[in-house]
Amino acid sequence: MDHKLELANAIGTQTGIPAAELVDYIEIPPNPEMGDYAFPCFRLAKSLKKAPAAIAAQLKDEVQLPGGIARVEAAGGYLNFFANKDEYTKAVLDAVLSADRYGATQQGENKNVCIEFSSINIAKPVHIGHLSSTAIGNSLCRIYGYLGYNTIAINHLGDWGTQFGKMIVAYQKWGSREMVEKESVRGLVKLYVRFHEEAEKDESLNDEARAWFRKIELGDPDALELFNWFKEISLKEVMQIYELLDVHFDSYAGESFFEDKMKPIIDELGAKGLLKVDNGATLVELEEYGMPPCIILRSDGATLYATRDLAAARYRKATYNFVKSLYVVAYQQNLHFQQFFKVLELLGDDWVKDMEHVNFGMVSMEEGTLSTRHGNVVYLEDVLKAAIDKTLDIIKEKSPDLEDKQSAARAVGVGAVVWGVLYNSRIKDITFSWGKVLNFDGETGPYAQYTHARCCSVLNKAGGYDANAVDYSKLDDPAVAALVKAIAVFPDAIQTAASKNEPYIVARATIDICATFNRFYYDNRIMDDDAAIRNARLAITDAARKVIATGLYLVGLKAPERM
RNA sequence: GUUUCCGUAGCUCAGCAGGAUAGAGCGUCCGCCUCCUAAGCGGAAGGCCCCGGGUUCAAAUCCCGGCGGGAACGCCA
Repeated sequence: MDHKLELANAIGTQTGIPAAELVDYIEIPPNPEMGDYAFPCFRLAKSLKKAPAAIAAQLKDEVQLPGGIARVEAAGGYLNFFANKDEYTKAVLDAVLSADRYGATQQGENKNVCIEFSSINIAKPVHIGHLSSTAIGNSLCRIYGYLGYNTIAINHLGDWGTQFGKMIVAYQKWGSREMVEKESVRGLVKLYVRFHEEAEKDESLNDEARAWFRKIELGDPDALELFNWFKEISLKEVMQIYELLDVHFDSYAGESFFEDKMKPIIDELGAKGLLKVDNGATLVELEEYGMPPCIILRSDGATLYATRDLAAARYRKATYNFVKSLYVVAYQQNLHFQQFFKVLELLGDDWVKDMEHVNFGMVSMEEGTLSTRHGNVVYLEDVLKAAIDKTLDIIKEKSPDLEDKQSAARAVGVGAVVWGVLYNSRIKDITFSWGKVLNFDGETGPYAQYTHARCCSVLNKAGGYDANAVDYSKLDDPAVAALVKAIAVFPDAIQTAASKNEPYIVARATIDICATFNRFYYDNRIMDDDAAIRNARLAITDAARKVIATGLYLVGLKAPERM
């Protein structure tokens, strides 16, 4: 299917240049009319002491075409090769139709990849700002899983800190069991906001909060009961969202889990002479690496974020022996990760090279920064619900006879929202707008899902086809060539997406298949009267269906058969 | 101030281990359902690829310097 190496060999024998060097030069022309492969002769001009166009013209006559390549043309300094279309189409479609999971590999067999993502804060609402990490992390889990890796999805819960002391104080003063049970996390947030309002007037509340958190740390039964209850409520609520998103975790080991695991690494830092006390704080100096110091202990002796991350990294290495450990966390924390990775390096943990901060841009509102305190937030749950409601309306209008409208609406509504954060490179900032998340036209999740459903619909109506008797010469439409190419490139997209940790590459490769399929669909009646033509068109429709379903899966979307 | 990321069509973004006329969606305008899902398809308009140098046969892509914007920068996470 891939002729690059054979072409490199053929050119190599003519020019005397090693094929290994030439193979990287071979490219795919921007326009299919130019051919399927192109070799730019410019680079050979110097060593061969000839003009590029002359080299191309000469090679055109001399080069021995490998099997599967039908002809060659010289165009300026380019040598353009044309594959034998029928053979190429057959090779690509056979690969899809015969494979269980097209594009899947075993390259990750017996290798563990840790992926930390979502990492929600207990007792705080899950808002749209949490979607990026959750969606990107989930997609990466699926992509690595598809490549054979064993993935460990880690939700590094924010479940520790004086904030819980504050919650307890607020709950005892202004809350009630009924209120919290009824209003759940939103009730807790109200209490939290109230606490900050009151604390502005009355400083002593902060002392009370610290005292209560101290009780949690010491294992006081009353304090622990409330703490665990708040945690339970929060988790219960967030689970519903994860259920909707079809996201699952292997570990919820968060901050509280590492509370008793930091001492050894602090001791080791001290023993290796990396610690320094400055203004009361204990830190690792990183000036010679162009970074501010990494604080390990506050002046009051308390541990910090970095301390916990160090302990967590060690724990994960020991527990999972990962070949890769990813942190899907916003780019605001770039410096933190650079610092904490550097500290591990200084400790001699050479596996730090396998760790990567998979950063992404920030979400803001049209009115400005997201802020729970100022009420400038949009709850993720509300966004998902709105998208589902809108989808349901569309389904009622367009597919009134669809049996299970609810589940289709869930798949498509959620898909539209998730797709929104996975269609561009991670680093881009996002300004939330209802108009945008509720747009289902164009390059969107619903578009991909719609195309998939369309394929399913045709295939269902056809009732089947004979995959072993496909006459590929019947597929002579120009749209077919584009579709076949889009399908052929899909496995490369998965590889690139994994190597860059960029789900959008899969999303876009999927859209390319959808767009070319829809063009094909309009140019050709699949259910043609001619049995051979019909069979071939059904085969390519089925291939498109399979790959689109895979693409949707890899970015975390469902692929309903009807919508 | 220092570090870092970003700057491509009105808007949102692809393209950037250099290569052939710079692409897509949204929005705008025009057209297409007696036929397999119109959440679709076709067409039009719309670009000093932020600016200036440099490297190269070739720069949106690499390097340097500006300008503009985001983010981070010692006891939050």
